[in-house]
This record gives sequence, structure tokens and C-alpha cells, in this order.
Amino acid sequence: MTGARLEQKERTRRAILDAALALSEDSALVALSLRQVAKEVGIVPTAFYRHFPSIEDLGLALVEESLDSLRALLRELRKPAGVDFRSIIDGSVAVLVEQVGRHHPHFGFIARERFAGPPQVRAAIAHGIGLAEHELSIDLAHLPGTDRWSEQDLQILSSLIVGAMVTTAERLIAAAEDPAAEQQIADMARAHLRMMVIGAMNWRSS
Amino acid sequence: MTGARLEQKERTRRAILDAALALSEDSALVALSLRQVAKEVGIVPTAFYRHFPSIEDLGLALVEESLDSLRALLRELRKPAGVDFRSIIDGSVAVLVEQVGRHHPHFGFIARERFAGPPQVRAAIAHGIGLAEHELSIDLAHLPGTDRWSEQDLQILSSLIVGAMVTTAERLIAAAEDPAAEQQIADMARAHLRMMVIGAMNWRSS
DNA sequence: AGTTTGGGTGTACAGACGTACACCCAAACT
DNA sequence: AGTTTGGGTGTACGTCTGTACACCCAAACT
Repeated sequence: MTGARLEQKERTRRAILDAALALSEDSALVALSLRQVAKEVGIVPTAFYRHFPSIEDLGLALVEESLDSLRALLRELRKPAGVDFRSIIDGSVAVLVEQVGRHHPHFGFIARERFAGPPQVRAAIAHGIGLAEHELSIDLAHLPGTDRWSEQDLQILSSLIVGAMVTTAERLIAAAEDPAAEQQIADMARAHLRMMVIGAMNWRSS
Repeated sequence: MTGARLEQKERTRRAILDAALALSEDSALVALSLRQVAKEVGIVPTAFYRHFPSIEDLGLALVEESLDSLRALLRELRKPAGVDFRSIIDGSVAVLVEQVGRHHPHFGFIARERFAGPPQVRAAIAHGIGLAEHELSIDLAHLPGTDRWSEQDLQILSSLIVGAMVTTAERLIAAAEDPAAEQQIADMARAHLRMMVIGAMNWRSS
């Protein structure tokens, strides 16, 4: 398959994915029917099978590309954003707001399916978040001031921070791209990060 | 309606609520069908209408009683649990673990429907969590050391703590009542709270 | 004792669902 | 130029859905 043929197929496939993302927005993946999606895309129900073996496989594809967006976010966050804590915090929150805004449907999908999705999907999302915690704990170990921190202390801090970031992302999604609300959520997120960092700097392992 | 009659009706109603809670456990409220619930309960589909006008009303009733469990948790958490931070933290985490375990189906329901449920349900849950933040900020103001904190600083700390508690509750639910995992999650939650409190104690408003 | 009430039953129907099958026809091959 | 490939179509089927309707009968009333 080459040229225009493949191009058209890819276009329809994208349309299916987008339609599914849009239709599940105010409900859940499990409430999605093949016929609904097909109608939204503008194809006949049976044509759906040319692209996905079943609705569940569609769901898995959506998880896949949503987790891609999550990984892209993590990649951006890991880019060194400054030297002092203040600029690292400001930069991280800015990246979070920007990326969540850019891939709003994907992060919304993750938020909805994290606990309401099928077990396989829940596990994949949990794994993605676990990975973020792990990577953050590695990055934290390279920061000044954490020289004598134990592995466990690093995990405590990174899981605390990732948890707060997830909460912030969920708030941003629920804010439905209202700029004023986003501003307020970002302010709060920066304050949270500062408070956690202050806690970490004065931390004594017990 | 009196005596045995009402008693029997209440028993069937409970059975419907429990069946709905159990059936939606590994999916979502929206995926629930009237006939499924009726079959699980052991009644004929049309008998369902003797108790609820529709599946959506069943959902609202479940939200209602799940939020009751949440309010019960908050009530328990507000009982003074000690004088030093350590015992307050230990007591709070113990209460959280105990209450989430006791009302596991309810908290699981809240976790699933918080972002995947219908707008009305999402709003009700968000309101419940907002209330928790507000109440905590009031309680924090009465604690020693927060005398000169601004309203905003209190909100920052309370939303940070509530966020962490919600995350902990979600982890407990996902742990599916595995005692070893619960222990680990509780340990982590205590560490998180300690770190946040240390951050708060060294906090300087900006 | 006689009547009413109300939860539970059984049948019935229209609509939505997933999906099998035969078919069409333009793009891509030989 | 002739053939194959493959995305999209249309019909058709059995299953599941919500729900309307007539009915039953023990509990609760008068």
C-alpha cells in the first residue's frame, strides 16, 4: 500500500481516534459504541473493522498515544530549566500547563480512564506514573542538597511531587481551558512545589 | 407502608445499590444496565422501577451515600488526635486507612466517577473535596504556629494536604485491600505528611 | 371479613448494539 | 491493458437494551 491509498487510510484512522476521544469526553471509553463512532466519522459501521479489530483495540490505541503525550511531558520536564529552585519550579509548572493545554484530549482521557478504565488500561497508566516517579527520583539525586539522601527519602519526595503534579494536571483538565482558572491553578501549583521543596530541604530521615 | 412491607422494600433497595456498586467496580456507572442490575439482585427488570425511576437516579443515590462516607471520614479526621504533629499525622493516616477499608466500595466509586462520571456527579464530588479543603484550612488556623498565616497560605497548605490524602486514598483503593501494600502506602502517606508539615513550618509567604 | 395497596412477575415491542457476508470501485500492482 | 488489493457500502441477523402493560398475591388497611 502506497501513496494516496495509505494517506487516506491514515486520515480515516485519525478521524476515528479523534471521534472516539471527543465522544468519550463527557463519559467514558466503556460507554462508547462502534456505531456511534462510525456515525461521527461518517463511515458505515462495518468499515470500522478496516482499522481496528474491535472497540477495545481502539481504546488501547488511544491509551498508547495518550501515554505518548505523557512521555512527551516528562521529556520536557526533564530539560534543565534553571539553576535555582525558583526557576526550576516556574519552568516546570509552565511546561505542565503548556503540555496539558496542547494535548488536552489525551490528558483528559488519562484522567478519566485512570480508575474507570479496564484493568489493562489502569495498569498502563499506573505504570506511566510510576515511571515518572522513578525518573524524578533519579533527577533529584543529581540535585545539590540531596547528597546524603537514602533511596527511600528520594522516593518519598518524588512520589509526593508527582502526586501533586498529577493533581495539578487534573485541575487543569477540569478547568476546561479557562485561562483565568488556569492562571490560578498554576499559582497554586507553584506554591505547592515551593512548600514541598522547603520541606525537603529541612528533611531529616527517620 | 409499615412493618414487614417497608422492611422488605428497604432490603431490596439495598440489594440494588450493592449490586450496582459491585457491577460497576471494574468499569463505570455509565456501563451499567438496568437488566444487569436486576439479574444480579434476582428480580425481574421491571421491578427495578418500584425503587428508582431510572438508572441515573440509582447513580445519584450511590453518589449521595458515597459522599456520606466521605463526610464520615472528614468527621473522623477532625476529631483531635493528639498534641504533637507526629501523633496527629499518625492518627490521621490510621483513620484514612480504616475508613477507606470500611467503605471500600464507596471510595472506589468516588475514585472512578470523579472524572469519568456524568457532569452532575463530577461536580458533587469536586464540591465534597473542596469542602474538605475549606474545613482543613479552618482547622489549620487553630493550630499553633499558623498565627500570622494569611488566608491564602492556609489554602495553599490545606489544598496540598487534601491533594496528598486523595492520592493516598486512591492508592489504597487500587491496592485492593492487600494488607502488605496498605502498610506500605500508609508509611508513604505518613512521610508525605511529615514532609509537607516541615515545609509549612519553614514557610515564608511570598 | 372485605378491600386496597404495592412489590414482584411475565409478555411484548421497538430500537441500538456487534458483526457476518456479498458487493463495489478506484488505487496500485503486473 | 488487465488483474489484484483494500477501504467503504448495504443488507441481514441474533442479542441486549429500556420500558409499557396486564396481572398476581400477601401485607396493611377499613
